[in-house]
Amino acid sequence: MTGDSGIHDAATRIHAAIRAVPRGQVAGYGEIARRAGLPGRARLVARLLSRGDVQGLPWHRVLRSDGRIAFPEGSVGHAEQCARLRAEGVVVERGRVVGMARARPLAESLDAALWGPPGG
DNA sequence: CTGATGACTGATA
DNA sequence: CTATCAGCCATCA
Repeated sequence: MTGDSGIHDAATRIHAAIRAVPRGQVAGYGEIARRAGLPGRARLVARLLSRGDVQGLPWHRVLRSDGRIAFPEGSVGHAEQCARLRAEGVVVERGRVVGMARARPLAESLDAALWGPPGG
């Protein structure tokens, strides 16, 4: 397939990944990028949303890795996303979405990794 | 090509 | 918890 790119454009995959998020559910930029098959392209996802190339996209379901809204508090986008999330039954506290789990950080010290968890 | 910017992420202090 | 630094990727001047 020469004319056809064989694989859809990254934007299309990201677009599908965002649309794949069910109502009342949220996902992170890295999560969307990963689902789209583009690990490490979290910034690309954010860039697409900022462009607004596509309509009907549940961009409000896309949050940062911390589960926080990408927009700064007090911004129009922040209020918009917060309102849309609450409209879907999502709980938002202090600009942060409740129910958003995050990966655990690595051992800050080698000793901690060697000694492992206490009591074990 | 170089430098700066951004709806990002993870680690460190 | 907040603040700061470094890394990575894509686009624009």
